[in-house]
Amino acid sequence: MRGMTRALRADARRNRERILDVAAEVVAEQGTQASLRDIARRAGVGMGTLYRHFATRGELLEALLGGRFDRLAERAAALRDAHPPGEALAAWLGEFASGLGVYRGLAASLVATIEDDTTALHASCGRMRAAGADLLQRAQESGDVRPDVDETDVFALLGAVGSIADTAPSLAPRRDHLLRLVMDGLAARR
Amino acid sequence: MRGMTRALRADARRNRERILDVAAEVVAEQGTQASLRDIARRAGVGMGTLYRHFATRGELLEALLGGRFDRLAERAAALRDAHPPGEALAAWLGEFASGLGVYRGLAASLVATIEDDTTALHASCGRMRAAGADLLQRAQESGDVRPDVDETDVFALLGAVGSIADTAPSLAPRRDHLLRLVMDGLAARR
DNA sequence: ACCTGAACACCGTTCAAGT
DNA sequence: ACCTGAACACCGTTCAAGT
Repeated sequence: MRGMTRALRADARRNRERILDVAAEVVAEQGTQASLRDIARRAGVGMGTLYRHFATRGELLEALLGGRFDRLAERAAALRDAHPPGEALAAWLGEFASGLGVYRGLAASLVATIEDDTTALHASCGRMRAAGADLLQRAQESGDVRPDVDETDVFALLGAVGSIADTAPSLAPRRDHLLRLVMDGLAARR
Repeated sequence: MRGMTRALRADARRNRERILDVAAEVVAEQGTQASLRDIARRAGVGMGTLYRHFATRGELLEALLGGRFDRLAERAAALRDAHPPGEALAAWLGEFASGLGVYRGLAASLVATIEDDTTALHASCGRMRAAGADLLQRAQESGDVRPDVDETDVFALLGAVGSIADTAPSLAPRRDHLLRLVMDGLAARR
């Protein structure tokens, strides 16, 4: 569905792209809670223009990140065909977790996404999650992962741990260690 | 040294207590990110008065929660004497985790506390953490908990998982389940 | 010694007026 | 069809002026 955007007047299209370019910069600096006012200001457009193109902060993030989600979904399929179930899941979760680190606040934004299933961000990231759910199910059938967890558990846990470094930057160095602990908790006892 | 407060003029003491009473209410409603302006307003004091008594949001939270932390520290000692190491730790972590739920945003506020070791909240919650660290060490010596985790890992993980329900309220029902998964990840393989 | 509340510099969101 | 920017209702923080 990505790319199925309605035709825009030339000036509108330019504004939209300008906003996205600037937003990528500002979100990289300030995180997903970046000031929308600041984005509009630096893009040289009025607040109304920003709101016309992206009615919510979520829509803006979706435009910024949707492609990345789609790529992660594709990666899941590739890993599934190339590795045994347990390894495929572990590898994918690793890539997912490192994706959480691209913007400050992103992990929390994604966890918040679980809430209302109406947003663009929810849909976009739901497709990625579905791909992860597939890997999870296979890893459970092969006995690598305990059977009493579902995809939401895994998503929530990685999201929570991924956001630790955002609330306490000094914990950033142990991020991978913490993720490992969580993933060990998901492993089946045998 | 809780309780070692300098003598205050009678009106100042009354204001301080009034602010604390109202803050407890407002934080219960809005969480740890509650509007300080709202607290001052509802307490019937000027903004300057609030700031004079509590220079930062952290100081206000400390006044609100310090007693609770102290009690949790005492509980650690009691549990240590009454149970084998693994059980004592598990029980204490359970109480700690449910304490994280008393105010919305509290878990995140505590994790943020790790950062600057100058705040009152840091000190206060450090005493509680030290008590937990004692239980952790014993549980590691008894072979119940894997040796490659420290108290900060445990604190960060519980804090992260404890804050999930704040970012995504719909996940509240699985909070205990998620905590169980994390604690299983801390258990030693045997 | 303590208190008040206006002032300042920010937000997000909406909407009348313009092209 | 699209854009602008002022208006509104909020913040946190500071500080001159008062008692």
